[in-house]
Amino acid sequence: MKEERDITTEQRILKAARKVFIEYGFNGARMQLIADEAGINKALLHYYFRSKEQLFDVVFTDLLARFQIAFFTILASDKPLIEKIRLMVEEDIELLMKHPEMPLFIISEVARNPEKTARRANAAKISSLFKEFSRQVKEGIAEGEIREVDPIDLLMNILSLNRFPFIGKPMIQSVIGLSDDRFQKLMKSRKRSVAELIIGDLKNRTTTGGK
Amino acid sequence: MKEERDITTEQRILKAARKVFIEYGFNGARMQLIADEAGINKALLHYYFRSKEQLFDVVFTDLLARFQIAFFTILASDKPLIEKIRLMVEEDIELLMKHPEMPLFIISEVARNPEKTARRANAAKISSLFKEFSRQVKEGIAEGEIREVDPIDLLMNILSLNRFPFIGKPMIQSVIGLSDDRFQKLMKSRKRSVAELIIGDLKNRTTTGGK
DNA sequence: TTTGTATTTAACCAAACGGTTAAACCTATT
DNA sequence: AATAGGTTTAACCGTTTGGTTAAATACAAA
Repeated sequence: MKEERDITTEQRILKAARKVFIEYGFNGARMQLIADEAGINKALLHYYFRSKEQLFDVVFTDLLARFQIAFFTILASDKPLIEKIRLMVEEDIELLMKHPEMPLFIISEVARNPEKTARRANAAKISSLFKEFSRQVKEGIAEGEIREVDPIDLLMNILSLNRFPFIGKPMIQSVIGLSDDRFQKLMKSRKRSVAELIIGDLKNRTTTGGK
Repeated sequence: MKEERDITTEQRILKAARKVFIEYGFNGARMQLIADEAGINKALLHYYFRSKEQLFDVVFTDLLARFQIAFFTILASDKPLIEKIRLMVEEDIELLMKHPEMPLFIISEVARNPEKTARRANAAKISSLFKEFSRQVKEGIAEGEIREVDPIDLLMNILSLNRFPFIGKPMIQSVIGLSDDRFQKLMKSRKRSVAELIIGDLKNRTTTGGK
């Protein structure tokens, strides 16, 4: 008579925890605030989740799967390289526009405790997904479809252009002044322009200097 | 008989505080740890800096100037556009390679307290430096030197490609496995490749799809 | 040597924190 | 209506935290 009904309370707690952890980070978050946000008492919180760290783990593992593994799954899907890159940009930016605080939250918490992340995110799986992509890139190079490029370098360019704007948003807004509305429009237009920047670089780069 | 000699102690404190704040963030940092790191007692810490927040302010304002204002100063220097962009990439990455933890630290702390940042970093000045750059970009477009582009978009691309790799380093390392040595080499090669990516996009982009 | 001032310390404090306990409260089954 | 088990709460606990205090120490100027 428990398993079925308490979906409500447990999910209210998880939703509240997600909100508070994302806003304040693990160190800044307070169990009392999570309890308030969920409309319950602090002791009940510990009844459902034994400790702050355990609650955080549940919340974080879930978010990691939704935002990291989703990206790497597209990265290893069986689409043609160019189409795939366009998808990796457009779908990722689309998702991040709905959750602009996620990239900074995830990266901060991984940096706070890198050892745990490998276990939590099933790093072995992601690593193998990346190797699959890596193979596809080398294939594209061999066939002359794209220029010579290090797959890690390519991945970094895509992740950088997709995610930095959301990570640096508070910084950029407070320093050069940029309304939320303007930011939103900019991100929308970036879905196309970032894809073209990356693909253009792969298909027809002309050396602009040196060796 | 004070002003002259205590440079030693005060600077030892600042150095220790910098290290601890950067490693743990404001919320994770402990005054006791800063005191230990500086080789002094906690009370002496409060003798020199009345509160944790005040000490943090001194440390953070200084770092903000060194890493943000430096970048925006190059951005508004009186060099030709293309040469300037190359400099903005190469010098920024060069600096970040010596201080890889800085971008994530700065962005996290700005996000934690955006209101304060505007005052701290002299946002008005940076904003005017950016307007100067913005004017130069429009000039380059009018003269047909580069393609049509939103200056904010251009700035975001440069900042993204420069800084995200350092921000996402722990994430990427724990997820796809990437040694510090390999990372270092990658960043070194990016000084050239990122500049070419940006400049190539500005000088000869060919539309790869749609309208 | 004495005096005044800068420097350093150990001991202490109140508040906030994560976490526990034991009892009360529902509510469905018998 | 009695029972049993899931659910909720107020009160409490030990620790850690940022911060204070008052006294000791070093040392230059008188």
